[in-house]
Amino acid sequence: MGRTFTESARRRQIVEAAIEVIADAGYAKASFARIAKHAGLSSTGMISYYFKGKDDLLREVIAEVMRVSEAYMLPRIEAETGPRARLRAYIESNVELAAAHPRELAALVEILNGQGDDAEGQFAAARQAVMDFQEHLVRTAQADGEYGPFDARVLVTAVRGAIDAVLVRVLRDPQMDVAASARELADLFDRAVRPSEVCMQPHRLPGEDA
Amino acid sequence: MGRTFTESARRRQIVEAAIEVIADAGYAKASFARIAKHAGLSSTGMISYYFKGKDDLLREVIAEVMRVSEAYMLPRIEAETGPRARLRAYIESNVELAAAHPRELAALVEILNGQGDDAEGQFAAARQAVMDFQEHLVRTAQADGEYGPFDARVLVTAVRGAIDAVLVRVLRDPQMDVAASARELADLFDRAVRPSEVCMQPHRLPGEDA
Amino acid sequence: MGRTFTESARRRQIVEAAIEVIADAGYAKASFARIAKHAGLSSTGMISYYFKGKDDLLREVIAEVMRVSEAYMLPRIEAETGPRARLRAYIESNVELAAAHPRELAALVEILNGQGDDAEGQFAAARQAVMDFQEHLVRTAQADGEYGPFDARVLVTAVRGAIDAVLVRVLRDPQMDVAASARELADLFDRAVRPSEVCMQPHRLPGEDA
Amino acid sequence: MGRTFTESARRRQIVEAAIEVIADAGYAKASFARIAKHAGLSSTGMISYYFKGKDDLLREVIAEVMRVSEAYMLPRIEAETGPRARLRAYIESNVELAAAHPRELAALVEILNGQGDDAEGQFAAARQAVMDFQEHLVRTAQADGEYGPFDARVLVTAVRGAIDAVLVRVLRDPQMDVAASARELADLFDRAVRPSEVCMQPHRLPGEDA
DNA sequence: GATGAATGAGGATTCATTCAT
DNA sequence: TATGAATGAATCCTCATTCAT
Repeated sequence: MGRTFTESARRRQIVEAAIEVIADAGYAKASFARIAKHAGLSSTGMISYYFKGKDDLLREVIAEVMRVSEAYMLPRIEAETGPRARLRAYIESNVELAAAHPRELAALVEILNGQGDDAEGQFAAARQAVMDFQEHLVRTAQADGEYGPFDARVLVTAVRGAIDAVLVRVLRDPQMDVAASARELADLFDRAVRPSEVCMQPHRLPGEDA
Repeated sequence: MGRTFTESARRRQIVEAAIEVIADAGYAKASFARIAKHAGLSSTGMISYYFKGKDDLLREVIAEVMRVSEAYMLPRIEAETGPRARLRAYIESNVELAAAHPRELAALVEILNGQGDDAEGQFAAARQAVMDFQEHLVRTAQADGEYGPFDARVLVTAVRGAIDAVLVRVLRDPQMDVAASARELADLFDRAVRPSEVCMQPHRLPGEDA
Repeated sequence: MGRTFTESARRRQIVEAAIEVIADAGYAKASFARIAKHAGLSSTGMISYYFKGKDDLLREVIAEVMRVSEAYMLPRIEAETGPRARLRAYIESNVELAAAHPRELAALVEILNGQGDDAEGQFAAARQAVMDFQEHLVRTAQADGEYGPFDARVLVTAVRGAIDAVLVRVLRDPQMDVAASARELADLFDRAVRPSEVCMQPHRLPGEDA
Repeated sequence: MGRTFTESARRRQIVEAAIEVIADAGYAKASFARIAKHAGLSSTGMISYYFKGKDDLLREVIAEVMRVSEAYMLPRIEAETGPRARLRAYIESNVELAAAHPRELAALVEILNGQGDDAEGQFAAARQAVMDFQEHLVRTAQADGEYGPFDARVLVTAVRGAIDAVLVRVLRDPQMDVAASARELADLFDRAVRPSEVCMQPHRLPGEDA
C-alpha cells in the first residue's frame, strides 16, 4: 500500500508540473499533454500510470496547495487569541499567501473556478467544512458578546468570497501591495463584526489595554 | 442588418438553451452538442449557423444576463440617495437576483469562473469598469466624510467577492433565505464603511433625524 | 428551355461574383457562402436555385472566362497569316489577357489548379481540344518546312505550360511588364520552332570549342 | 529530439499514404480520413498524433518529394558542364522523374496547384528561390555570350511552366514516351537559348520576306 | 516498473444542398 | 420567382485513457 520512493518522487514531480501549468495556462488548458511536456515527460501515459485519472491528479494538486496554505496560515492564526484577532490573522495570512506562494495560489484559484460545480468537490467539501467550523466560532463569539448579532453564515461566506476576490486581484496586478491589502481587508471585516454598542459606552476595544 | 423574426427567435432559443445548459452542467461541459440537444436542434451546425462561433454565443449569453441584471438592479439602486443607501441597494438587489433569475445568475457565475482568465474577458472588462467606477464613488464618499478612510479598492473588491460568494451559496442551497442574506450582507458592509468617528461625538446615526 | 431574362441576369450576377471570389480568395475558399455574400445575396440557397450544383456554377464560370479569352485572342490571331506569326499572336494575346482581364484570368488559373485532375474536366477537355488542333497546325507547318522537325505534341504542351507560368507570374507581380513579357515569350518560342537549317553552316555543337 | 524507430516508421508510412492519396484523389480530396484509411490506421487522430497538423504533414510530403527529386536530378545536372548542357540536363532529368517516381511527382503537381496561393507556400518559396538562382545563371551565361539576349526571367518561368505541363501530360498519358519527351523539351529550349549570332550572316530575320 | 504507441470519442466549424414557404 | 431556415456529413484537431512490450 505504501508508495515506493520513486513513485512518490514521480507523483510529486507531476503534481508540481500540474500546478505550474494550471497557474500559467489556466485550468481549462491544463491537459495531460501540457503537463507531461512541462514535466519533461515523453508521454501522457506516465501521468495515467501514476494517477488513476485526471480527478486523482487534481485531488493531489489540491491537497498539495492546501498543505502549503495550512502550513502558512495555521501558525499565524494560532498565535493570536480571541475571535477578532484570529479572524484578522485568518484574513491577513490568507491574502499574504498570494505573495508567499503565488503559483500554488494561482493554481488553486483556477481549479476553484474551472472545476464545474458538480465536480466531486473534494475541495469544495473541505472548504465547506472550514466554513462550517468558522460559523460555529462566530456564533460562539457572538454569544460571548465579542461580535455583533449578525448572520454568521453570511459573514463567513462574505469573508471567504472577499478573500478570494482580493487574492485574484493581487495575483493579477503585481503593483498591488499585498501586505497592505491584507491589512485593509482584515480591518474591513473587523469593523463589520464588532458589536455596534461599541460606541455606546466608555469601553475598550478588544486588544486594548485597560 | 435587421434580423428576421425567426432568426431572432432562434437566437433567443439557443441563448436560453445555452444559459440552462451552462447553469446545469457547468461552463466546461457546455458544448454545442449539449446546447443543441437541449434546444431540440438536430445538429450543432445550427448553432454555428446562427452564431459566428462559440465566442459569439457566449457574448450573447453574457449580454442577456447583464441585461436582466441591470433591469433588476438599476432602478433599485437609483431609487436611493446617498452612498450608503446606494451601496446597500447595490448589494441587496444583486443578491436578490439569485431569487429573481436563478438560471441566468447560475450561468453567469459559471461563465465568470470557467472562462479562463486569458479570454479577453469581454465580461471581465465590463465588471472591471463597474468596479473602477465604484471605486471613484467610494473615494468621493470618503472625501465627503460619509465613509471612513479605508482603501477604496480593497473595499470594492471585497464587496464584489462577497456578493459572488453569497450568490453561489444562495443558488446552491435552496433553504437559504435570499432576502435575509441580502439584507445581512448589506448590513455587514454598511457597518464596514461607516466612519468610525460616528461614536466620537454626541450624535445621531446616519438616517436619524436631528 | 430558354432562360427567362431575370434568370439569365441572376446567373450572370452570380457567375461574376464567383469569378471575383475565386480570383481573390482562391478556388479552395470559394464556397457558396462567400460567393453569395459577395453577390449581395442573402442565402446560398439562391445559388443552388439557379445552378444545379457547384459543378454547374463552375462550368458557367469557365465558359464565361473562355468566352472573354476567345473574344480577345481570336481576332488578334486571325489577323495574322502563317504559322509563326499566328503562334506569336496566340502567345502574345494570351499573355496580354493578364492585363486586359486580370480577374477572369486569375479565376481561371485558380480553377485550373484547384479543380483536382479528376474533375469532369469539362475545361480540361476544351483545352485539350485546342491543343490537339494546335498540334495539327504544327504538323502542317512542319510539313510545309516552316517549322523544324521537333515533336509537335511536346511543343504544344510546352507552349501551354509556359504561357500559364508567365500568366501566373505576371498576375502576381504587378511590376512585371505584361506586353514585354508577352513579346519575350513569343520570341522564345519563335526561336524554338524555326527550322535550324536557317543557319546551315559549318557549325559546332554546344560545348564544343571553336 | 531523436525520433523513436516506430515513430519514424509511422511517419514514413503516413507520408507515403498521403502521397498516394494526393496522387490518386487530388489535393483537395486528401483529407486525414482518406489518408488514415489508406494507411490502414483506425482513426484520423493517429495522424494528428504524429503530425502537428495538416501543414506539418504536407510539409513532410513536400520535403520527401523534393528529396527524391533532388537525389535524381542533381547528379545528372552536375555531371554536365556549361550552361546549355546543364539546362538540358535540368529539363531532361526533371521530366524523367515522371517515369522514375510517378506517384511522388503526381502528388507534387497536385500540391503545387491545390495549395491555394495564400498558404505561405513553403514550397512555392523554395521553387521561387531555385528560379531566382536559375535567372542568375542565365544572366551569367548571357554575359558570357553563351545565351542570346532574351529576358532571363521569362525564360526561366517558361522553362518551369513547360516542364510542369509536360510532366502532367506524361503522367496522365501512359502512352507518352517519357525519355523522348524529355529530350524534345530540352532540345526545344536549347534552340530557344542559343545566341542567334550562331548563324550570323547576311540573312533574313524570321518573318522577313526573302 | 516504465514507456510510447494506439485509440476512439468528442470538440467546433464549414459546407453544399434541400425544402417549405 | 425567391428566400431563408434547416440539415447532416465532413473537416481538422485534442483529449484522457489503455495496452503491449
